[in-house]
Parts: sequence; C-alpha cells; structure tokens
Amino acid sequence: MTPNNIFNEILSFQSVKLTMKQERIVQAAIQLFAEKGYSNTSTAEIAKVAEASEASIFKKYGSKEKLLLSIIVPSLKEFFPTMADEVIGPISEANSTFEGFLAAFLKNRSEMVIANKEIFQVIVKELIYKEDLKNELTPYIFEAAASRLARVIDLYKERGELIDIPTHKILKSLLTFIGGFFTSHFVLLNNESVAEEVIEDAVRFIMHGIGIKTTSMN
Amino acid sequence: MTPNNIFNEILSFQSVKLTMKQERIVQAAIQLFAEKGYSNTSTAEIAKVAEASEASIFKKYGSKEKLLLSIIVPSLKEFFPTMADEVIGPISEANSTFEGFLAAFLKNRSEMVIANKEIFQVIVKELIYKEDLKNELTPYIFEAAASRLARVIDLYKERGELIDIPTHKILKSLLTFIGGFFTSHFVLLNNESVAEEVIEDAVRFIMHGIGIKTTSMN
Amino acid sequence: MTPNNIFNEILSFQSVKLTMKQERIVQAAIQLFAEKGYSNTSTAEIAKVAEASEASIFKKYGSKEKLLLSIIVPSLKEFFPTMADEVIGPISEANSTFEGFLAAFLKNRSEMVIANKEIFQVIVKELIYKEDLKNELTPYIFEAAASRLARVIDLYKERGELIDIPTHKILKSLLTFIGGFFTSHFVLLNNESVAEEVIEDAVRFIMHGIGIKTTSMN
Amino acid sequence: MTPNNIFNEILSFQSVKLTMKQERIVQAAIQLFAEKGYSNTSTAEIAKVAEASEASIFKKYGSKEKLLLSIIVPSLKEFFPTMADEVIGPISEANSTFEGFLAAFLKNRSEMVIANKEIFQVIVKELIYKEDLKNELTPYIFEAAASRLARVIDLYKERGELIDIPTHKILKSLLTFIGGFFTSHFVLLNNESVAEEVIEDAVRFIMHGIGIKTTSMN
DNA sequence: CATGAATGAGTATTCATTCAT
DNA sequence: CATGAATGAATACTCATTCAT
Repeated sequence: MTPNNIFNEILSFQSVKLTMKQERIVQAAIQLFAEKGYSNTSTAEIAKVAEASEASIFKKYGSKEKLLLSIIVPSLKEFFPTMADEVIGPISEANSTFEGFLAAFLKNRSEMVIANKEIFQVIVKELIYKEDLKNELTPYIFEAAASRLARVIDLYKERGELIDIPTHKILKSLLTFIGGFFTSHFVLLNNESVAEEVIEDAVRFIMHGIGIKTTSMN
Repeated sequence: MTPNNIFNEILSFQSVKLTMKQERIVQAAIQLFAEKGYSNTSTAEIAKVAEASEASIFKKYGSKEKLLLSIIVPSLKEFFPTMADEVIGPISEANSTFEGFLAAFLKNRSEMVIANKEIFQVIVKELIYKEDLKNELTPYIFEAAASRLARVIDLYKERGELIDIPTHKILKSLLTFIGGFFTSHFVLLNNESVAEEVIEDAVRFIMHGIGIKTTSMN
Repeated sequence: MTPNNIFNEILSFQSVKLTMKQERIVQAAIQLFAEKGYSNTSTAEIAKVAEASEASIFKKYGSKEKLLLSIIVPSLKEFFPTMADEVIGPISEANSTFEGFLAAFLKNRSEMVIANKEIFQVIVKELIYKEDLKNELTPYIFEAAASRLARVIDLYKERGELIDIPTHKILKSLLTFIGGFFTSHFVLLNNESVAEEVIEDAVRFIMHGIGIKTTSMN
Repeated sequence: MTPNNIFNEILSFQSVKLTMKQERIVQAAIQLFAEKGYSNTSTAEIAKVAEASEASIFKKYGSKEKLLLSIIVPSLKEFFPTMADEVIGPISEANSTFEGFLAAFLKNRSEMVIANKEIFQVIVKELIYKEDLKNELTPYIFEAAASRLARVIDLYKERGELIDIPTHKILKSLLTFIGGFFTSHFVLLNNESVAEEVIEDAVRFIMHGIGIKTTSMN
C-alpha cells in the first residue's frame, strides 16, 4: 500500500454521505483525539461517546488508524487549498500592503483554526509522532501553502516592501513564527479567539522585529 | 498530593546513585519515548532495549509514569536555571548589544538542547498531553526563564536598543519565535546542529523583521 | 458508591439472559472459588476451565471482584427470602411443634445448601475476609432471617414450648449452633448429604442439651 | 517430604532463639495474615511492616508458606496440649460438676484465644483452604483434644450428669456448638472479651437446650 | 545476620479487531 | 446498516524468590 493508495482510500470516505451514527463516531473521535491524543483514546471510548457500537467503527473505517486519517487528511486537503483561494487570492488587489496581507492572513487562518480547533489539535499532536504521515504530507503542504506564500513574498519584495534577502529565508522565519503563533495560541493555550490587538502585535513583530530602526542599517 | 510532593519524590530518584541496570533503563526509556512517544512505548519494550527485566523498572520507579517524570522533571529543573547562570550572566558585560546577547543565547541553548535532544523531544511531546504537568511546570518555567528574560529586555530597552512597547509584548513575540525555532529544528526536523548562519538569520528576524525600514516609522 | 449501588449493579447481571460462554464462566468461577478460594484462583484459570477467553470475563463482569459478587449476592438474595416463604410459612400449621419446625427447617435448609454447596462454600470462605461485604449484608441477612426466626421463637414461647429467657439469647444460641452445623458439615467436611438421624440429634441437642433433666431445675 | 518432615522442620524454628528482625517479621506476618489473609498479603508488605528486607524473610523461613506454617503449627502444638494439662486436669477435683467444668473450660479457652486472637484467626481462615494442612492436623487435634474430652464426657456420664447417648454424639454436638461459639465471637465478630454472662448462657444451652423440661422425657 | 538488586512467571485488565445475526 | 458476542495479543504492574556482598 503506497502512500497515495492510503491517501485516496481515505479521501473516499468523505465522498460518501455519512449516516447519523457514522457522523457521531467521527465527532466523538475528533473530540477525544484532540483532548487525550490518539494513543490514549480507545475505540471502546469512542463508541461509548458516539453512542454507537465498536463494530460500527470498524465496519466503516476498517481500523482505528484509518479513522484518524479520515479526520486528518481531508482537513488538510481542505485547509491548505482554501488558504490559496480565500486568502492568497485577495493579494492581487493591488492596494493591499504586505502588512495588510499578513493581518488578513493571520485573521482568516485563525478563524479557520478556531472553527476547527479540535481537528487542528489532533493534526498537530499526531504529526509530531507519525513520521510516515509527516513525510507523506510535507511535500503536499509545501506545494499548497509554502510555495504560494513564496510567490507572494516575491511579489512584495518586488514592490520594495520586504527586505532583499533570499525568499526561502524570509519564508522560513515567517513559518517559524506563524507556526509558533498557532501552536501556542490554539494548542498550548487552547484559546477560543484572538484579539485584533494580538494580530497587530504579531504583524508588527514580523515586519519590524523588536530592535530600534536606525537609518544606517542595511 | 500537591505538585511539590510529586516534584520532590521524582527528584529523589536522581539523588541516589543509579546501578548499571537502572542507568540502562533510563537511557532506553529516553530513547524510546523520544522516538515513539510515551504512550506508544511499552514497559516490555523498554526492558528489552535495556536488557533488564520489567520488574526492575517497577522496583525502582514504581510506575511507567514516574519513570517518565524522572526523565522530564530533573531535566527541566536543570535546563532553566543553568540558563540563568550561564547565559543571562554574561549580559552584565556592558559592551554586549542585545543582538549579541540573542545570538549567544540561541547558540548556547541550541547546544544545550542538541546535547540532550532526546530528552527535549520527550518533554515537548508529552507536555502537549499532560495538562497537569503543564500547569505544574508553567509557573516554575516562568520564574526561571521568562521573568529573567523580561529583566534583560528592560535593561536593553533602557539602553535604547529595543522598541518602546510593553515588555510583556516583546517577551511574548520573542518566546513565540524562539519556541517555533527550537520546536521546528529539534523536534520536527530532528536536526543535529544549527549553522552559525541560521542563528544570524533568526537574530536578524527578531531584531528587524522582514519589512523595509523607513525613517518615518514609529 | 453506597452499598445499594453495588448491590443493584450486581443484581443487574442476572436479569439479562446469559450466553452459553457467560454461563460457563460463572460455573467455572463457582467451582474454582469454592475449591481454592477467590484469591487463589486466577482469571486465566477461570477462562481455561470455562473454555472462554479472559477478555470475555471482563467484557461481561468488568472485574474479578464483580464476578465474585455476581455469584454471592444473588444467591444470598435468593437464599434468605425463600427461607421465609418456604420454611417459616409452614409454621402456621398449628399442630406443628417447635421440634417439628426445627427438624423441617434444618432438613430444608440442608437440602438447599447441598443443592448449591459450592456457592455456599464460596460465600462462607469469602465473607470471612470481606469486611465490607459482611457489613453490607449483615443487616439484610438479619432482617430476612434472624428477625423472622425471632418471631417464631416468640410464638412457641407463648405456647410454652420454649424456655422463658430473652428471645435474643435463644436466637443467639440457636444461630451459633446452626452456624456450626452448616459450616462443619458443608464447608469443613464437605458432606454430600445429612442423614435423618443427624438432624434428629441436632434437634435433640438444641431442645434439651446434653444434661440430665432434673425436676428441680429452674 | 512427608507431613511429619514438614511438621518437624517447622517446629525447629521455635527452638532457636529469634533475632529482633526475625521476631518483627513473625509479628508482622501474624498481624497481616490475620487481617487480610495469607493470600492477600505479600512478602513485600510483611517486610515493610517489619521494617526488614524481604531477603531476611527467605533467609530464615525459606518460603512464604513455611513462614505461615511456622506461625500456625507451633501454636496448635501449644494450644491443644495445654488444654489437656491446664483445663482437663482440674477435672479430678471431684466436687466439680460438668457444668462447672464447661464454664471453666470455655472461660479458660476464651482467654487463651483472646490472648492469641490474631493467630487464632490465621489458623481458622487458612484451615478452610488448606486441605492438606487440615488432613495433617486433624488426627493430631483429635488425639490432643477430642479424645480427652470424650474421656471427660464418659466420666460425667458415669456420674449421671449427662444423658445416656453414645459419647461420640455428645461430643459432636458439643464441638459443633463450641466451634460456632469461638468462630462467631473471635473471627466473625472479632470480640476482645467474653462476658461472664455469655459463658453462662452458652453453658445453659449446652446442658439444657432451649426446650421446656418435662418430667416425662427420657 | 542482613540486605539491595535483580528477575521469571504470573496477574488483572485493556485493546483493536472479527464475525454471525 | 448496525451490533452483541467473542477473542488473541498486549499492557502495566506484582509476586515470591535468589544471590552477591
């Protein structure tokens, strides 16, 4: 079973309409995986919370692991592409500055994550462990998110809004900070929302850091 | 059982000299917990890798959880204080700029983490799950690290090297980025080292961000 | 968890129809507990004798202890009440003497115990240890058995068949002897039956003791 | 290893003077066995209560079972013989009636048991399970206690104080009641003492039962 | 004499999974 | 589609016992 087979098999789950019981199973699994982690959640517990039988889980998903993947994979598939369409689209509205873009981007993605916080937590918590899954998804994520962001960065670099260092360096710092931002807010602190001010602070940090600007600096 | 009881009980483990077998058990546990996570590692597996009996694990540590804590807790107790002494000490060397401080700090802490990478990974991976432990350690960590950093920030703010916004905001951005930095390098990417250049990039990002400086900016 | 909770939870086991495997598990448990005692019987052994899996035991009964209680509690709940209905009922047949009652009582109860000898042995052997269970059951037993017997004693005292000392003293001596009788016959000696003559001897002892009657005695 | 070998081996323990630690081990074992039963007491627990090492237990006693026997066997060896010497001796004082004898006997044995209540409880609780031990001890007990009692019964029968039925029947009823008496008082109820009145009641029951005497009775 | 260290063989219990209905 | 019944394999943990010091 090559990665893509699993991938496609998993994706087939969402194409079919779920029955009520199946829906409850997925919801229970998301909740429990987010709260206690995949390994610390038993199928018996999922069945109990879902008020379904354990057999129903295996009937539909085949294994506990595929149930996990059926939660993670479609979400990622949704998460990153919509990023491209909903967020990186508006860039073309030329009047927008990079600061404006960043603020809109952080706000939009934060709302997205908050709306699906438990799934986000499941993804973060499990990706740490599942070396396989990580390797499988990395190129996909990169294509869907990082490379598009790189293009945006290039665009604004041309406009003279961003410093003239290699794009991959800018991207790396950006992703490091954004990763820390989302993880600390929505996994560690489990926040329900982010204040406007918090986003402003983040944008200012990303744009100007914490040092005093001196005209003489390169 | 108050936090401090557990804390002290755990710390008592390291005060006594470990036998060879006990040492092997701890090493095996660190390795396996780092690799596969606590929940996915069985005591049978630890015993096998350590070439000891499971009974020996429980004789010494009482439970799998206490074995985990006996790895995590003393390391944290060591990690943050030495940070104060070894890193924040040199600050007083007045000629040092904040940039210099940052670079030295990141370099020193990176070396420290690399030297104990597996333990670092165990800590990061498990802290996500253990709400209790997180709550227990947070104030401790804060006192040992965050509050001292805040003082350093204040110092350099007075010297006019840092922007004049509330210290806690500076601290928050700083910790968000540093957290992302360590996690991505040593947990996600499992790096064995950090190039000088990478640290320089990180310092520049922290100090000046990615935007073009304009004299007119606040 | 109040006594009645456990009580009722346990009783719920028998209300549901048992599957064949479950029936075999209970039978195996009764046999082994009676023979070697609860503590000296492992769930592995029960499973083996029952030709079922250990998992099946826990699926149905949750714990070894609840399996024990599911054997003990319903039996007691059955044992004492039927005593009232089947044995103490016939008392009303006015022509019956107390000696007749005693003989019938001992015979009936002996048959009952013989028919459930293993369960009786389990109960006696475990009640010695389980302080909790003992305290829980004592009032129940008292109400179902002792207090009814007391009423019978009162009745025959009124009829002039029994000596005129406080009923509780009569009852105590009676229960001491009857307890010794059942325990020695069915637990210590593990008898399969009691001869008619043995019951006659017991009745005579209870009624007249071993001393020579003298008219002058009080 | 025939019964007598074990027997003698066990008895050899008491001939040698015990060290302080060994004494503590025996005391801890008696206490724990009496409280929770042999099977539910671990050697680790005994060692802890005795403030000794587990190894010390095995050094002296070889096995947990032999530790148990070293408690039970010497006590029995002491219990029954002293019964002969201290209690059945006074019989020869001719003026004593059987009632007097019984009262003195019950009082003396009760005091004896109370003074060694925990050991008595251990013996009763374990004899139920240990078929082997039971069979080993039965003839011994019979010789030391039952047969002597039979002689006393014969004596008083000749004096016309006891009813003229086969001695073994008298003995059986007597032992059934006395067994019930000691077990209920000192194992089930865990009494610390027996009131004078309680013994009087028991004696009266044994001698005259609970029926009204009629001159016409045989 | 006493013990700390070590362990093989259990112990109760849990788990993900299968299958007949 | 849904589930109750059943389980082999594992799981964390305990036990009585041995041995070198």
